Amino acid sequence: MERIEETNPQVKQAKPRGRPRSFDRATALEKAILAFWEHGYEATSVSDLTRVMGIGAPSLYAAFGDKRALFEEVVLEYGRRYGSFGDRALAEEPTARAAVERMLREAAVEYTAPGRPHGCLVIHAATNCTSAEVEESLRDRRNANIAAFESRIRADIAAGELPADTDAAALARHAGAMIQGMSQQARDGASREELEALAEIAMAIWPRT
Amino acid sequence: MERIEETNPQVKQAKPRGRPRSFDRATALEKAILAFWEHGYEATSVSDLTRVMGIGAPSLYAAFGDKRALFEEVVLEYGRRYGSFGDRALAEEPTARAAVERMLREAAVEYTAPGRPHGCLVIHAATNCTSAEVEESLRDRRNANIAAFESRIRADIAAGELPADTDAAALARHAGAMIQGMSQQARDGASREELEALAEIAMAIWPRT
DNA sequence: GTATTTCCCTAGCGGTCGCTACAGAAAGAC
DNA sequence: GTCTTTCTGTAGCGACCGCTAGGGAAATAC
Repeated sequence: MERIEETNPQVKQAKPRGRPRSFDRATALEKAILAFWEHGYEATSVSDLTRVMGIGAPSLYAAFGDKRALFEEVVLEYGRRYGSFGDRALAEEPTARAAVERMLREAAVEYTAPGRPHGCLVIHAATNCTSAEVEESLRDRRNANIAAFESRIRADIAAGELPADTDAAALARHAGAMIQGMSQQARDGASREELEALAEIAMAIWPRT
Repeated sequence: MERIEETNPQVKQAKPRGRPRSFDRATALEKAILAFWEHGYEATSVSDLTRVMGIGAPSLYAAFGDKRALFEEVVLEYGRRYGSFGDRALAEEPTARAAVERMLREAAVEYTAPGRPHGCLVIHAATNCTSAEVEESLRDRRNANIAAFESRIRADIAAGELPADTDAAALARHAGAMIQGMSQQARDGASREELEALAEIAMAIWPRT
């Protein structure tokens, strides 16, 4: 764990005792993100990982634990570097409607960004797994996102921003289904423009205020 | 291949020469469908298959070819037994809108039917595969479905059933994204009622006629 | 310098993968 | 009955899986 004293000049440059690591851990992790993102947990073998990360298997195990622990760290870092646009939209937009609209529009861009795998790692990387726990951890993450949509919508209903008879659960589930459908479409070859058109017409289901 | 003479009594009961197969091929295929449906192509091993099908590996290979050929046959038979509700809706309903509405409503039932895996095999069984061809065959199938929606919508536009400025491609892609999103939701634990509410509000995007 | 700590590389562990050789069993043909 | 054909069960192939023991390499501590 990083310590607060890190900013203290006395301890700042405290080099560890033994032979230093010969690779950059963050760079290797980024390569692992891309590999898991593209092929999923099960279909990415440890030898695939060592090849794209440019390190040997013992280095991987020393730096990241086992394959499972590396994947968990990959999911966390993916959430920080690529998967945070939804949370940001929810936090920054004034209404649930604006947040979902922005999220869907940004998803069209994010899910088809050139130079990296299409679609969302959280949606696709842990399907068809031998390990049920890995599947479950990402499923929990997806369902937590929908729950976040729902509570945001309920807040808007309470504030009079949405009609009192709005079905918050169905509206939240619709946003989740759209995100997941868009991610699948991106994987299946849909372009950014096609996903943007999709996001636009999908917003028609929101009740008029 | 089945011959037309099958109905001819002379050839009808032409038993094959050697030792007869000791299991029912259709029953074994049905078990394979359920296994692939639940766990996907890659995560279903041949020993999983032989166990649930109740036969030995050599019998499986003699009757179905290899794992890949068995999966292709599974996909075809799945389409006949479980995945045909969309085609039926497209063929039987008078308008594209009615067809999509019926398809989404039936998907809510089909994707959460008790006693069998949730969601759609075509959408989920070939993700995260080592073999790119297997992934591609199901992706082609998904994209062909969306193309079928689109041509049905175009026909309705030509017939004046839908406004002339309707974006057929976006509307078709929306139907595909909804089906795929609903399938994912079903896998993630959504109930039939929740998916039905989803299907209902999703139809609000269709232009007023 | 020597001692200690940590990392990297080679090699290989036990296990599972998809698949099959081979011999015996069960049917029809004669 | 014998011969031929086809299916079934055992047993195991080579390849890959995730993972690690063990020895040498590279840094700091003294």
